[in-house]
Amino acid sequence: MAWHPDHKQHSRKRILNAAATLFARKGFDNTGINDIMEEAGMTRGAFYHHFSSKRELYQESLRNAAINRFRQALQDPDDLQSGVDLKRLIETYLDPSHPLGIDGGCPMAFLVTDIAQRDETIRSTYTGLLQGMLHRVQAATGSDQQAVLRQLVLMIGGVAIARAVNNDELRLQLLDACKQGLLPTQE
Amino acid sequence: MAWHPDHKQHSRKRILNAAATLFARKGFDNTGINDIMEEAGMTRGAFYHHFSSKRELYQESLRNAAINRFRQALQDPDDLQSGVDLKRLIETYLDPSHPLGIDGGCPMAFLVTDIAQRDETIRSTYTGLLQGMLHRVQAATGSDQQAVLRQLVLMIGGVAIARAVNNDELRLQLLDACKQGLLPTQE
DNA sequence: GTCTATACACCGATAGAC
DNA sequence: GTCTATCGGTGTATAGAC
Repeated sequence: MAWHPDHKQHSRKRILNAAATLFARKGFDNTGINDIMEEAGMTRGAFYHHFSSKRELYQESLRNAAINRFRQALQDPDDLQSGVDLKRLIETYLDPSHPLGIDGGCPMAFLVTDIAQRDETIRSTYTGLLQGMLHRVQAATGSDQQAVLRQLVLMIGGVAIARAVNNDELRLQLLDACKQGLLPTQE
Repeated sequence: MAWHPDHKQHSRKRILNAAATLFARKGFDNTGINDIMEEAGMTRGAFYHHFSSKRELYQESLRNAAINRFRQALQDPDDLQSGVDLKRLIETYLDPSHPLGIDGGCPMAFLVTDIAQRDETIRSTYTGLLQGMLHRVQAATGSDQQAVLRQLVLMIGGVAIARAVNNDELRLQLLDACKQGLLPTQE
């Protein structure tokens, strides 16, 4: 056991990925440590050698998943030195597959309400992530702050509402409506 | 006991109001039947003579609170025969006091994420309420569907995100940005 | 219709063997 | 570092007295 010194790092990463998926799907309260560890291929007892509490995992998972999501959506994975491609971000983020959350979904949208109910530490993390996105998009596009904030609300809010909605047609119309408000007056 | 035949109706209403407040503040999972009944001035045991399950209460409370919120925001309570006042709706809904949720807050915004995680019945209720708002605003303004959907996302999504955010300044900027996107090019 | 008491299940966190 | 076992607390729902 522990053949590799970075075995623990791999386990930690597996837990973080499992947590991101399950938290996005079921939220904080309906996701047990048990579920997460099973999804990661371990048992309950091992958890506390990686994180000191479920709360800490939630916070770490939020930061990790949000950054991964936006990085992945912002730039082509095959062209890592390309800059911020806003059009690509919008279309990836508002793609009809996103609200279905097959592979997890952006926690900024999937967990808005969940996070609003948690303690100040978690909300600070969420706030910091939102500010990071705001500044990054602002620097890339040169738009004023109000315009970028509105864009972020259309993306995050659009996906959050589309996910709550039960009707395929309305969900697609919602996503299209948000896209139309974001892309510069499409042809 | 049971001096008035509508005593039960009054109790039911008290439970519904308490539920709306507590669900909005803490979500479904963190609100116990106990909490709700205490807030309503009764004890646990009496609950199941009014509702068959916590799930059913949630659904009833969602419908009730959403309709009250929007009705209250749409028309001046002192002028009940006035029609749909969209400007009033937007300003009331995006008022800085709304995300603070002192008196409960609109469940369409406060519980988006929460509802996305529940069963189809609840999501259908949410979907129906959203469609009702869509049609009502559309009929009142004559705007096309896409525009109204975008407006609803800016309102509901804006409040949801503003509530998660931990920073007073950013929260006000978020609400202002949404208002600016909704009101016809303010002076 | 409202109360008290309780059955039954679940989960976060810890202890200790290997 | 991962396992099994367990403690302690909580919450939904039901039973039965008044």
